[in-house]
Amino acid sequence: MNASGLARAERRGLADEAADRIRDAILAGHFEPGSTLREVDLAAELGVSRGSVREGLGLLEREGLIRTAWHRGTRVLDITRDDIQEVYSLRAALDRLASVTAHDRADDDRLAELDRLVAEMETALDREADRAELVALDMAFHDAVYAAAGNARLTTAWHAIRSQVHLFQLRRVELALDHYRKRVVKEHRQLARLIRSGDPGRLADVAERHVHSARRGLLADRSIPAERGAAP
Amino acid sequence: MNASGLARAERRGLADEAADRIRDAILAGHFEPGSTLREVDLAAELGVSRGSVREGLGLLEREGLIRTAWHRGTRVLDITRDDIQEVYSLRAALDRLASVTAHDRADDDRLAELDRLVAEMETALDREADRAELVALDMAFHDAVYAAAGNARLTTAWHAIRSQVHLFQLRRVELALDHYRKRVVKEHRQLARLIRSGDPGRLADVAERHVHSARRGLLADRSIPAERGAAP
DNA sequence: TCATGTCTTAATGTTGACATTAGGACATCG
DNA sequence: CGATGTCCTAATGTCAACATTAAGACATGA
Repeated sequence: MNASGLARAERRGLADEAADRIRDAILAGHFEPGSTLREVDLAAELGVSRGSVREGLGLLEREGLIRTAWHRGTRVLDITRDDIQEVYSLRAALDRLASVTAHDRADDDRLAELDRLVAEMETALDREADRAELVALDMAFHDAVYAAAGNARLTTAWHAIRSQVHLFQLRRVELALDHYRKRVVKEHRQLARLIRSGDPGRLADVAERHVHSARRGLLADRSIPAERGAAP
Repeated sequence: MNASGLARAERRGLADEAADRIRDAILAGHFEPGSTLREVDLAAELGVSRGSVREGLGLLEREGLIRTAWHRGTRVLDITRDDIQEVYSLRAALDRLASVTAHDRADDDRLAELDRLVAEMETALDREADRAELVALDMAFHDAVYAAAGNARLTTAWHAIRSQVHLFQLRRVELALDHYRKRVVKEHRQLARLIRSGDPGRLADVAERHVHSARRGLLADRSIPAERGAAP
């Protein structure tokens, strides 16, 4: 944003558009974890050329949602216990920095946005919103924390695992909805309060614990394999 | 690495090759910070097609070394004080996690590699190695720490700022070589020792301070502008 | 003289054709 | 019968032509 408060106009290319569609399809469960994505099929379905699809897949690879190997195609990330450990360890470190930085630098608008999202979570809970919506709000809250921190590199690092976290959280909520419903509002409200006016040391601890609790919830699922299985 | 200790054979495409060449050229100072990169020129010089160059530039954009805007070309990152704050804040958080994880999980080979690199720094200092070589060793040490941590996502996050750190460190050493020479071996030796056998809390602190001291050294340079100047 | 609209152009965005490759099917040999 | 070598094919990797665009040069008018 510049001095007059206007955000710079941004036009996007077909590659970004393609990436958005494919990401949504993956998160909606349209592609199984571990399944392969064929460029030519995607290009036909999206109505764009393979070049654009290819560039879009490059973006999704940055997000860690897919993996590409030389002349061997691209596959959707399949969830293993190691993946969970890696992603949530990194996320804890990033959330810690984001929370503390937001505490230092956030203005009133940003802080109000956090409160607003917590309130929206509450109403969503009351009207028995579906899982996808709850998780979307959860993600939106953390997006807002990163936005409040105002560190572009930090936000980029978050984006590099954001889609994976989204995928994992969907799985987690699917497995233990009641447990999640009981904690989600309380934990985020505590975070919002500490970011607004709390002890930085305690905030850092709570931010890390928030992530570790999510990780534990997911690792409790015994159906997630420890290693990458060779899918035929 | 798999059970038999063999790393999987990996073939690279022209895009990776092009990215390597362009990155080297930028770090060698062949392209001024803020200057524009024309795809067609790069393609001609490298002897590959624009498609490959374009894909390579996409990789460099992940590394934060260049920025691309829709139909407005790509430019080499120009250093501002804000950039330094952002990169080193994030780096402190990542190094903290990497050091502590390496302390938990590193095997003897990884630890020996750290000691070897510190020793190599000493000899480089003795024979008055040039700035580029000293910085390259510095980077190699931290690469080794990340490798020892063994978290692929963490390493990816490091790679997303690695080239920028490299660029910044070159600038820093250029400005205060003596000061750098005096500290580099001592600080890295301390890090290596704490990673091998130290108190995790203290290790985390030292890892963060190591980064903050680098940041301060760079911010001491008054010639770095606070904001992005509009280059003609 | 300055603001506004039009035109030009040099660059990027996009595309479909062509080249190369990984991995399996099959045949061959020990 | 198992191991090895050869071919085939479906996919990705690469390329060069074409379409679109951003931004400046220029002309026009108040």
